[in-house]
Amino acid sequence: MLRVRFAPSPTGFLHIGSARTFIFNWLYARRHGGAMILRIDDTDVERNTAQSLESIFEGLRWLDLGWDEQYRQSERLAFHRAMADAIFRKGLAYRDFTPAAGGDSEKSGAQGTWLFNPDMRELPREESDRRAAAGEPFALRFRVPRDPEREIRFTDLVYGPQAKSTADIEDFALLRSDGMPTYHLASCADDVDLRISHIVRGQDHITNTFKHVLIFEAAGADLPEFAHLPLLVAPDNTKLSKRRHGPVVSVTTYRDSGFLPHAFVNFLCLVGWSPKNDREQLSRQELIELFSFDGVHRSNAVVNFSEADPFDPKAVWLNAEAIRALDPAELSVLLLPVVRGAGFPIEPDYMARITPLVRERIRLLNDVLTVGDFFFRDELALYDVAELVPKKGDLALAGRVLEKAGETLAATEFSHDALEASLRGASQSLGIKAGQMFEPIRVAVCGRKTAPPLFSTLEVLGQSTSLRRIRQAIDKLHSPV
RNA sequence: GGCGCUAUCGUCUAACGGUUAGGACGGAGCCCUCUCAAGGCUUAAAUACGGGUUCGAUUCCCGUUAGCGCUACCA
Repeated sequence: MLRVRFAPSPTGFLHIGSARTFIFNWLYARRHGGAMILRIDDTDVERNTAQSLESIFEGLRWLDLGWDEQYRQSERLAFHRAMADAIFRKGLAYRDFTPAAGGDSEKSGAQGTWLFNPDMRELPREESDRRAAAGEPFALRFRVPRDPEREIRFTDLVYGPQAKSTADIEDFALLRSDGMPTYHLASCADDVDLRISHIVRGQDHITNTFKHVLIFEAAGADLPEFAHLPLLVAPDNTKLSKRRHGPVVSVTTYRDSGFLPHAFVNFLCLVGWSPKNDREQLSRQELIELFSFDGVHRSNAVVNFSEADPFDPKAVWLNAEAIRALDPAELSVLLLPVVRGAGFPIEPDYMARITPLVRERIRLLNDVLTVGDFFFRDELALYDVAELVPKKGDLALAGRVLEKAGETLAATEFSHDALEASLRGASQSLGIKAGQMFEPIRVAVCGRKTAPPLFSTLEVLGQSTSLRRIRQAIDKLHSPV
């Protein structure tokens, strides 16, 4: 049975890189009929926060992919200690009574890799037992094979054969002096116990994997398969971090900005992986069928955001495409809470009539607020009188157009075709081009020059609102502020 | 510093020894058109550098450079 896991630690929000790791795990599990396990790696009690845990769940739920089993490492401590104990009893680990070095220690100097402290590594067992029994705190360190050195090997599903000499692996900690397991121990212990068959995680773990191989070996467990994923980086090529790059690195930002979960998942899949068939817009089912580690890249991928554009243009485009692919009725249901959330108490029926007009013009759900604001607010946002002037015209022409529009619309049925017929007729009787007729009206009712098609807009806005706004525009013309 | 990983248009990527180096986003231009979108068409834009191997290298090998990661009693 194929089993994969996603193991976030609750020390921050859900990062988009983590989200992608989750997605690839999920895809691989679904592709092969395996199980997707969510494991909260919360052994760092100092840094864990409840908010972080909540934000991770929020993000994962929004992704809408789900998982099959769920665990929390902090509930499995006894099991981790048992494995540490077993390794210790085999003589493959030793107690290190050196006081914990806070911050940066002298170990990792410019001199090279710190490997071990011989005094502790070679401490006679009786003395070690005596000091432990006396209650002296100690960390448990893995006794990395030194003599002879040997190559630790594994084959990565993405990166291929990997090897590293034990001469370059330090005696890493298994247990902290407070008795808590370290990430390395807890992770491996749980991977064994949960019978994880494939470990799929970020490439930043690739060097840790050699240590893990050592642990699996010491515990007498079979080695799982490994697949490391290239990292997501910012345009400046550095690792995405909230501190440096802001909220764009958090999954909830995408949710709150009006991304559709599926479009977002689609985007993340395309960063660092390719279906190799030139297809980009992929349904969840297609993603499952097409996913393979063969298509995973080995180099870091840039998420191309900027100050001007906070989201990767491709993510935005994918989202716009997904929005347009939605049935207007479905889209309307998604748009309603966005509009209401912004403080406009509109009715579902009204939203349903607006939706077809904004559908092709919004890239994110939240764009509805700017693209369709004149549908929601009673009073238009302030605009410059000059905006009312049509092409090749002047304020006087704007005035004549609006007066004529007022008369015409007062006597016209508010349906698309009737509006078009009478407004075109009006432009003819004024002896001007249709465009010159429409422009001032558009600005008068929408408050700006770019808006959805005029007749449909008027139809949705209705006669009284339309006439009132035209009246206000005329007033504005007479008393420019 | 040590160890590891990586290197194709601005970005995401295809080409797993032989292609005019392909696609997408974004950009530019044109068309459509009541504005804006959407749509259609066109276009600019890449194999980091230097050596090999080979009849032939984006592709294989070595080196250089650059970037990233690990080097915690964080994960």
